[in-house]
Amino acid sequence: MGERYLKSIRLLAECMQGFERLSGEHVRKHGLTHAQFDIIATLGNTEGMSYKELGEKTLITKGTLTGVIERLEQKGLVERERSLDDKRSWFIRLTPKGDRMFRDVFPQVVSEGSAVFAHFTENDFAALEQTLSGLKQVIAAGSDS
Amino acid sequence: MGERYLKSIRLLAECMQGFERLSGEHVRKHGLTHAQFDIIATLGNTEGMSYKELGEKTLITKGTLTGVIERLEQKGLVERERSLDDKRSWFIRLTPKGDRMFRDVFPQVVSEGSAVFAHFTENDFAALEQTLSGLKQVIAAGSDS
DNA sequence: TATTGTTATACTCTATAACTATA
DNA sequence: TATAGTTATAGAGTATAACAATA
Repeated sequence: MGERYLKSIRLLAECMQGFERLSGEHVRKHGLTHAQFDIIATLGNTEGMSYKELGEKTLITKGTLTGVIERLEQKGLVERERSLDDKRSWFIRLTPKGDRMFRDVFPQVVSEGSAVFAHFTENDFAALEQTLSGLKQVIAAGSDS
Repeated sequence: MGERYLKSIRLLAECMQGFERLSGEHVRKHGLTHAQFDIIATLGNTEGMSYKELGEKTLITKGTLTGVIERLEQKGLVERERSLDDKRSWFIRLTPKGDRMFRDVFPQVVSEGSAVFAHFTENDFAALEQTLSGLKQVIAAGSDS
């Protein structure tokens, strides 16, 4: 049965894999794991958020999250504060050191990316974004069913 | 600094994340981990290959690969045979049971995907493939530097 | 009763490096 | 000397389930 879309999925996977190969080196150089970088990147440029929200955004389950946040806290990269509204909940945010890490590592990963896209034209970007937006929407629609 | 391409990367990541969310459930239902499914999927529809080749295709390092293959062998899903050409090397291939697993799990993941792409037209697919192919090439080019 | 986060368990993946057996 | 795979180590992520505190 000619699975017409399989080629697209394989391409998508290969693109992400290529990008992870490219960025992973920088992330590890700073002593971060993939999960830890996920958290740093998710917290970057925000006021902070709860475990629940972090878990939803990163797909890391709550039990795992406790450990990941703990290690980031030990490194002095994040800090926690009890929520005033709901005393069961915490607010996790980057410390100044965590913010520096975010601004250090992210642009490095990003500048590798920049080189990769150096000869993309404005039209190329527009086309890519439109295509991926459409793809994202059909995938999100599939998740509901 | 307007990182023009960041939006594309974020979209790409969100697409893959959405797809993994969709497929991960089926993979786990069959008692496989992500890494194990990677191996099964890579060996599916092939004559088999060496650890070296498997490692290159899946990005799993050789030390890890020994363990992953071992667990798949214990489950009776893959079998190993010494290469005749090079006695240091092995050929790993799916067993009949492994092949059934491949044909069971893959189509399930895939049919979820099918639903997702149900209303894609031939032109949509062509556009998506062309865009992703271009993206893959620039990323691969970036890896060389 | 339901939800937020913690703890405990058991397993798997991961990077790394030293090792063996072949080449 | 170099390469294919193994073994050992230490750390980290994962699913799951029972639990405490709060809602």
